[in-house]
Amino acid sequence: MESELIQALVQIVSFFNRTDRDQAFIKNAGVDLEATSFQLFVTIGRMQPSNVSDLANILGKSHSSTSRQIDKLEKKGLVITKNDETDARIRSIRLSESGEKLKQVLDATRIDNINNALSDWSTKDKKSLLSNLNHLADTLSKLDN
Amino acid sequence: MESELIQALVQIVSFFNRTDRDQAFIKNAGVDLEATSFQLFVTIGRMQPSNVSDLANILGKSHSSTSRQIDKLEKKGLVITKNDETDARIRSIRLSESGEKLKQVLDATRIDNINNALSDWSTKDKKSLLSNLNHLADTLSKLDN
DNA sequence: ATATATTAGGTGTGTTTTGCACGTAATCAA
DNA sequence: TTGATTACGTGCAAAACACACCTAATATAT
Repeated sequence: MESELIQALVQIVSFFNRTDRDQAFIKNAGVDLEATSFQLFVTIGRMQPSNVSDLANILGKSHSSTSRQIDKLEKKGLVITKNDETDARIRSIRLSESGEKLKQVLDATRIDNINNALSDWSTKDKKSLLSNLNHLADTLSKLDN
Repeated sequence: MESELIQALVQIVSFFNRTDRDQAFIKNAGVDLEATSFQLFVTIGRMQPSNVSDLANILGKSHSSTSRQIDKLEKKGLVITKNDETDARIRSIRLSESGEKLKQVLDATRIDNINNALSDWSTKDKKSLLSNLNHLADTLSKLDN
C-alpha cells in the first residue's frame, strides 16, 4: 500500500511543483522575477521570518549564493532584512509590504485554481480530503529536523 | 475551505520539495548527483519516454540548458537517448538499465521513509489517505494541458 | 572572567550553468 | 511543392554558483 501512496504523492507534488503557471502569472502582474528569484521569494514567504543559512539549506544552495540572491530581492523591494534582535549574527528575512501583496495575489490564484480543479467534487469528498491532508501535513511537520 | 486545502497542500508539497532531504536521500543511495541533475533524473524516470522540450517546460528551464543537462546524465550512463522512430527531430529520452536500478533504490528508500513516517497511523487512516490522494491525483491529471 | 571554538554570513574569485540568438534538419500545412 | 513551424544543437555573454577566506557575534570550556 505504501508504494501506491508514494505514487499518488509524487504525482501530486510534481503537479504543484510546476511553477510555469505561477511564473506566467507573475509576468502578467508586471513583476520581473526569474525562476531562481521566484523560488526563493516563495520560500521566504512560507518560512518567514527566516535566515540565510536555513534558506540555503532548504534550496540546496551555498549560503553565499543565497545571500546574494536575497540582496537582489531586497533591491527589488520584495523582502526586508535586518539583524536578528537576539542574535546579531543572523540576517532576519521577511517579505516587505509589497512582497506580501504579491504573495496574496499568488495565493489567490492558487485558490482559484484548486477551486476550479475540484469544481465537481462533493462537499463531503472535499471535507474528507482536507481532513486527510491535514493529518498528513501534521505528521510530516513532526518529522522536521 | 479551499484556502485550508491550499495551506495543507503547500505544506506537504514543500516538505517533499526540500533539496536537503533529496541530498540526504541521494547520499543514502550512494550516488553522485547534484541537485539539478537529480531533479532531472527523477523527472525523466517519471515521464519516460520524454523529450528535451517537455522536460525543459516541466523544470522551467530553457531547452538548451536541459539538453546539456541530459548530455551529462547520458555520459554518466543513467539515461539513454535516441531519435524518435516516428519523428526524427525528437530526442527520445529514457532511463538506462543502471538508471532504472537507481530509481528502484530511490523508490525503496522513499517507501521506507513513508512507512516510517506513518508508523503510528491505523490501517484505516492509511486507506482513507490513499483513497483521497488517488482521487486528487486523478483529478489533477485530467487538468494537464 | 578570559580564552578558545563555533556559528552566521559577507566578499573576492574562478568555474559552471543558464538563456538567448541563431542555425539546421525534419515535419506540417497551404 | 513551398513557406511555416517544430525540435534541438551550439557559440557566446551574463548570471548563478561553490569555495576559500574574513570578520563579528555567540557559545563553551577552563
